[in-house]
Amino acid sequence: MGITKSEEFTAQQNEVAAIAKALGHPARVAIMQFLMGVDSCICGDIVNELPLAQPTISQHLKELKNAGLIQGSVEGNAICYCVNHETINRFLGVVTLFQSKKKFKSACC
Amino acid sequence: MGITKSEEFTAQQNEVAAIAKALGHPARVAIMQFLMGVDSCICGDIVNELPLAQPTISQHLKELKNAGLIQGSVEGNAICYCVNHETINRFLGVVTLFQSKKKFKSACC
DNA sequence: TTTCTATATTGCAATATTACGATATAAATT
DNA sequence: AATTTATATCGTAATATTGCAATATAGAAA
Repeated sequence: MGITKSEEFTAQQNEVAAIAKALGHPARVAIMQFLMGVDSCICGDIVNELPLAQPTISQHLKELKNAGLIQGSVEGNAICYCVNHETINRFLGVVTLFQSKKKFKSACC
Repeated sequence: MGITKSEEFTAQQNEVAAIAKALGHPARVAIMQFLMGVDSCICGDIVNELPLAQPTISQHLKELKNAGLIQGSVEGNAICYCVNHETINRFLGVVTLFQSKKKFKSACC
């Protein structure tokens, strides 16, 4: 079908999946790393940094924004993007728990 | 096109994206949480836990395995899956860095 | 060896994603 | 006002994902 049965899962599972999905493209990982590295939250320099056309970058930024991973603010005729720490923290919190709390290894693995 | 320009990005960016992509579906988040919760690395109980058909679960497990997030071992005629901690650690390491190390907030956000 | 149980694979329809040229929008500059 | 600069949106082709019925595989039990 190509359609996810979202309603069958919890809100947290859907949110974590949405964030992970947004990070599930190397260009978007590169954008996050770029935003981390620059001192001010530089805007369209991302387009110059990445090997993709401007509309493609714009689309990737939109997806990161929809997932709550970044936010943008208008600066003159440019737009300034930066990382949204709360979202990343929430995501890290859940993924960290994937490290099971078992003290002993299971029999099989 | 629907095809990602992987060769334009670093191996690390591609690996992180692949792991994130594997976590980018609520069913696969649910599987990871289930594996974390059970004491032994229970196998096909996942099929009973999740609201999806057996072939669909099998496909999701395959994707988690391909991304290195879980591993399976044969136990009689069943298969026992469990979490691969190294992969999760590697992923957490990179995503944690998305929390920029800036001491001061930028002007715009 | 037939049957049962557990899991994987195949095939396919519905839908989503990726990439980008063309074009729109909107503020800054001339 | 016309032009430049920065970003977003639209439209579309190529490809990927999701879900499952049907079927295959393989070990266990009868």
